[in-house]
Amino acid sequence: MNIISTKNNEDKINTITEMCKLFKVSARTLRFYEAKELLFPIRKGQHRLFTKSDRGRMKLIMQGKRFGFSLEEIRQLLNLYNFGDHRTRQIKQTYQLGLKRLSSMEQQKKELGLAIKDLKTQLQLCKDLLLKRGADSRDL
Amino acid sequence: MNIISTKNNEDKINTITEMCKLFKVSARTLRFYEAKELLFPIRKGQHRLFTKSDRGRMKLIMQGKRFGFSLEEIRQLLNLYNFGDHRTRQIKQTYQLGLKRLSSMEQQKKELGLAIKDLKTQLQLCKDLLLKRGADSRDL
DNA sequence: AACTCTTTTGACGTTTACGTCAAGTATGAC
DNA sequence: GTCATACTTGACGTAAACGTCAAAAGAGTT
Repeated sequence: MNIISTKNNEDKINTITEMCKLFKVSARTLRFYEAKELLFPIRKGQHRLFTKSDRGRMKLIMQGKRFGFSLEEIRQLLNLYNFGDHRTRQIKQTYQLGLKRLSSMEQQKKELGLAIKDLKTQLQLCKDLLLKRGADSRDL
Repeated sequence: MNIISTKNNEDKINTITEMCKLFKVSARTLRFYEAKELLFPIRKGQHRLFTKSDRGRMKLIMQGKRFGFSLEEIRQLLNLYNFGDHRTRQIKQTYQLGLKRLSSMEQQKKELGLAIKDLKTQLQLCKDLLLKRGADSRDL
């Protein structure tokens, strides 16, 4: 144990190719996100270096995309996780946005539950038909 | 009560503008979906008429889009709800696709639950900070 | 010094999912 | 008959989210 416990994991910085592997995206994508101000890698010379903050943001970006939010919507929310260094008024706005997004996500979860139920029913009907038509139940 | 109980709701056919209002989409969108073979309105002269089947399909299309599936993915699955008139082999394929989609949706629901939890935590932190900075709790 | 490897910027291409005209047809109201 | 209205096809445009390719620059290797 070192006194200056630079927890290697937290402080680690990544090159662009490391980030690509970490999040399974292309370098083009990472540069694109930087251009759109979703990421802020530091520069060493003219190379990008991605910090813990960027990793955190990328996690949220991927999550947001998965749930159907646009990059612009995601960008506005990323501040929720960096609010220390902003003016109070802006934090308030981001907070409100976060509330909206929360309710939208909860709504989506509900609908997803219903859709899953429907799909299950439909799959059962389909299965029945296939069996009646003489399909081998081991195939299904 | 009529003997030939044509349950008006089920058998109703809609013009394109009625469909637009029903699903809050543009006529262009409906024609586009037809071109992509997601809808199959019947033709009277050169006008389109949408039946119960099309309404059912539209419901599923909107649902699919909401959960981030592409139109092409949706198209392949729509057969699940029309399987009566297909060959057994194709039904099997659609069935398999349905199973995959089901698991993908269940996975998404799980992740959504986690993301919601995260977001709640983050919102709480944000709220705390705002209160500490002297915000009026009635604003939040 | 020459070479390789990584990364950079910049420009242009691509796909998806529509929007936006333009021009034509058909139907019912007046 | 003609006027408005609803609908059609077809062509072109657009925004988002990247992919692809070319040219150059820097750091390390032999």
